[in-house]
Parts: sequence; structure tokens; C-alpha cells
Amino acid sequence: MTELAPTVDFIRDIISRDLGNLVNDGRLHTRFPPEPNGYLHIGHAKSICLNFGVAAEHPGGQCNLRFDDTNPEKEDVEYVDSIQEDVRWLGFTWEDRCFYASDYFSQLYQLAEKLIELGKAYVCDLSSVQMREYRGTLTEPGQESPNRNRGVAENLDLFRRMRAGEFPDGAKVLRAKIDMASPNMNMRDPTLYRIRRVIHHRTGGEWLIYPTYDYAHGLSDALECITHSLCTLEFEDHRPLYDWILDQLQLPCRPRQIEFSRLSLEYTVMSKRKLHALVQSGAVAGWDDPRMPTISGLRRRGFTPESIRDFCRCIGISKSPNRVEYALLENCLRTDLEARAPRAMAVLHPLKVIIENFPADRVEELTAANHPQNEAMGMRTLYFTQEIFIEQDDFREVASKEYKRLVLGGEVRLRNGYVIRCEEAVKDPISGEIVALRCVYDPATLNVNPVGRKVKGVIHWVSATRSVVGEVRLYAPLFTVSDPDGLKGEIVEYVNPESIQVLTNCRLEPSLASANGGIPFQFERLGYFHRDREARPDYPVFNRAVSLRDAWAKIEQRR
RNA sequence: UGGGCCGUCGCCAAGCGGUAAGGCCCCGGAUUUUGAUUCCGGUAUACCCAGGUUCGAAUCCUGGCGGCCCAGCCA
Repeated sequence: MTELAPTVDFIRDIISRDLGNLVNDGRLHTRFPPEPNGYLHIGHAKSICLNFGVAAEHPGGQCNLRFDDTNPEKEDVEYVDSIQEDVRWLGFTWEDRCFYASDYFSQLYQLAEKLIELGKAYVCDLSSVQMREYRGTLTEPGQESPNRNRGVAENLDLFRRMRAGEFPDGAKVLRAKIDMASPNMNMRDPTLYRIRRVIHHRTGGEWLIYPTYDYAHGLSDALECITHSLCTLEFEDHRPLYDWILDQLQLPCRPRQIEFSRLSLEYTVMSKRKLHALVQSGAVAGWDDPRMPTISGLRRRGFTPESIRDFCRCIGISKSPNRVEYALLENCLRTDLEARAPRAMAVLHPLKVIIENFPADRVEELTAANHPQNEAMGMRTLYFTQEIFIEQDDFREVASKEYKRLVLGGEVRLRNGYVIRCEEAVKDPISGEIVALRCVYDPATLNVNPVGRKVKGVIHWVSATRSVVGEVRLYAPLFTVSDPDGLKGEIVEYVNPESIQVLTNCRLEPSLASANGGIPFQFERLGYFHRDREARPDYPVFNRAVSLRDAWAKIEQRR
């Protein structure tokens, strides 16, 4: 699909202006800085598209992938692997610029000693509980730590001993010496280093002290010569600290932090804590459960990288609080797949139809276009036999002027096939349930409209003997409320029990049995379906990524 | 009764003193062997509210109101 030009937003405005004014010598260098403590989700995609996207829009622009791995307690290589896979899948490349904050641990340590020498940082003995008490509140200033005025030599000695492992976890921290009375809580002598005897997924047991985000992030940006450090709104209050640290240390490069609002999407949650809870509780089948807003979940569901990029373009970048409608995401997928997805037929709720005037031993080959508007996608063979299946929904005993599918005594067109007329509905004598339909076909109607009468309905079908049994999974929103973040209590309890529906008796046209990988199919009249990784050669399994727009469903709802 | 940020159509979102872009949703209608697609057409006298400045304000000023974020040795 052709990708539309990115729209302009306030960040691109700032960058264009900076480039024009030769700020940073006219360089543009961004970074995408995930913490490897969970899987990427659609909110990260927004940031990825912004950071990698804006870099790609300018000659010489670059974007680094940088793992913000300063908290080994929560991090794991499983996540760094999945993050790389997801960024790549989305269509972006960091070339040889994949970095880790942990790459800079030594430099960060040296810089911390320099900060101490400058008299701008000190070792504090307060416990975390005491520190909270000393911090004050939103409306009252904090109190200075008793250790705040330790001499440089003592601070240096203590900090070195923290690194050497002379103190237990939590016994001491290194703090910035800023202003305990600042109205901005982040400036009340924030912690820069803490003692943690934890094996780091990359540096192993080399370090016993780890830098905090606030200390490591801006310096990592500066060390990589990032020009524009784009992050979400909750870091706005941290910007003064970001700037303060860079002001003290005076590195050669001076990045600038700009914040934008994070994405929230209707009927789902985006916080890693809640996503973890869903996975760990078993409420979903894993990070790549097709109901999850994770990149891996969307991928398994059948979303394409193109559609996700288009979605990110559509939602724009701003600072306003927002909650985007799920319909927009669906629209982006439909738009992409409408043009590219090969068509096929599958019957989800089979109803047997017996064509009484068609020989029982005959198999007629019919050809069907793989795409109605794109001949280049070729043709495929369909098999017409005496017994076929149609969708239960596509038959009604009684006609109504709105309903234009098959009714008793009425005619309907079989998609890519003949017109049939229903003569009789065969019912189970006990339950009264319709078990089969007796129909006749009109041999003169293949690729030709019947003369003298108008057949307005077209339904999909599959041969009873030349089709395969398979499984189809249909999805509904993970939560029934549009804003599950507003719910009280554990998020897991609010998962929509009908968010997944597994249909095990579906009938698929033969071409679908061997389908593998690639983009989803459009099952005509039903939606776009993507082969699931649990499918076996003898047992196809498909996930419905999104349904087709359904005007009939709307008409029925209004009734 | 601390600080920061935000408030333009149901949902996103342009707009940067000259008289409200666009997308999604929704509603009509045309074409259609997918009730799909496509195509036409409709949808904010109005920009949180109230004052003010100006020939002219969504855009500037003042004062309100509403929402979000911050008191991790998380990011």
C-alpha cells in the first residue's frame, strides 16, 4: 500500500525549525528507549513510528534503539528479543545502532564521581521510609537530609564503597543536591544510584549499584549525541531534572526533551503492570494472545505493519489527553487488506444444502477471482457438488422485504457459482431444527444473470465433499467497557468472557488448508482471517482480525 | 489552599490575529455475483466559560471552570 505523507505535528514543527536554525549543527538524531521489562504494545508503536519516522523524513536523520535497562530486577533478555523482533516487524531499522543504558554503566559511574566532586551529589544514609518522610508533600516543602552537607572526600569514599559492596542493599543511595523546597517533587534531591545485589541480564554480577532512570536517561541521550529526546507527558515534570544533570556535567552533546501524550485505546489497557497481570493470571493465553494490544498480539490477530503505521499516522501527535476509538484501528486494517487480501470462502456455521438436480457423483470445477478488482492476483478453482454448505444465517423460512438471502421458495446466487432455489427445509422431527435444505440449481446462471427475474442476494458456500474442516476464532473487545483503566480493583476480573469464541466445525475451501504465513485472507462476506500459529497441516486454524463492515447487522440492530 | 500540562464536531486532529482543514464514526443516495469495495452528498454560525484588547480573536490579555500527571532507592 502506498503510505501517505506524514502529517505535521508540533514536534515535527520544532524539529524543522531546529534544523533550519542549524541547532546541533543541523543534525537530527532520535532514539526509541524501551525498558526490556515487558512486550511492546500499540502505544509503543506510536512512539516507534514517531522516533524512527521523523528520522527517516530528514536526510541524514537517524534513530537508535536503546534499551533502558537500569532496573535489573524487572528486566529480562526475553523482552529484549521480543522488542527487537517487534520493531523490525513494524518495518524499522536501527542498523548498527542498538544500544543499552548498561553499555554506559562505567561512564555513568565516572560522571557520578564528577558530580560528587562538583559538590552536586551526596551519599545519603536515610532509609526509603525516612526519605519519604523527609520529602515533604505536594503542598509542604521537604527537609534536608542530615547527610546533605557531607564533604566531597567522604562522599567519594562512601560512593566507592557502595560500588565495592561494603553496604547492604538499600543502606545508602547517591542523591543529587538540588532543592528540598522545590515545588517540583523531582527536584527534591532525587536518587541517582541505589545498591542492588541483582544479576543484570547483560552485565551479570559486575555491578552492585545501578543508576536510576532520571540519572541515566539524559546522560545516555547525550552520550549517543541524541538531538531530540521524545517521550510521553508523564516525564514533563522530569525535564527540569533532565536539564539540571546535563547542565552540571557539560557533555559535548546537548539533547532536548520534548513530551507528547501517550496513546490510549478504547476497550483495552496499555499499562505494563496490567498487561503483566492479564498474562500471569491466565486471563489471556500469553503476550501474543490475539486479544492483547501488544504488537505480537496484533500480529497474531492478523494486523499488518502497514495498518499499524497508518493508524499511528492517523492518530497524530499532540499533548491532549485522548482515548482513540477502536473503530479507527479497524478501519486502518480494513483499508490495507481490502486492497491486498486474497479472497476465499469459508462457512463458519454450516447448513447442508442438497442440490437435487445435480448428479451425486459429479464434481464441477468453477473458477473464481482471487480479488474482484485486481486481476493480477489470479484465479483459483472451486468445486461444485451435489451437497454444499451455506451459512445458517443465510437461510430463513419466511421472507421479509429487507432480507435478501435464501428463503423457502426463493432464489439466491451462490457466489462464484449458480443461482439456486430452495424447495424444502428438512427438519429434525423432534427438535424442529432445520438440518438441511433441498434446493435446485439453474444451470443457465453461471456467470450470467437469469432472464425474466431478478436475484438480489449473493451468499458464500463451500462444497460438502471438497472442503476441509477447520477452526475459526472470533474476537470481541477484551473488556466490555470502553475505559477499563477507570475500573476499581483487579483488571483481570473485568475481562470480557465473550472476548474469544472458538468455532470448531467450520468448513473451508480447499485452497485454505495449505495456506501459510503471508497476509490474511478475506473470507468473503465475513471479514479478514489470519492463519494462527497453532494450525496443523491437517487442521487449519484462523483468527478473525476484523470483520467486514456490515450494513445488514446495523439494520437488524435497529429493529 | 504546591508545581507541571491540557481543553476546537461522537472520537482523533489542523489552525500560530483575517473570518473553522482532514481522517474515523454516523446519516442519505448511486453502482455492485461480497448487505464488502468504490462513488456522490450531509453533518461545529462554532472553538470550556465570562470579561477585555482589536476594524477583525479559536488564535492576544485577565479571571474563572473542567480534566490529566507528580510525594518509587520504577520507567
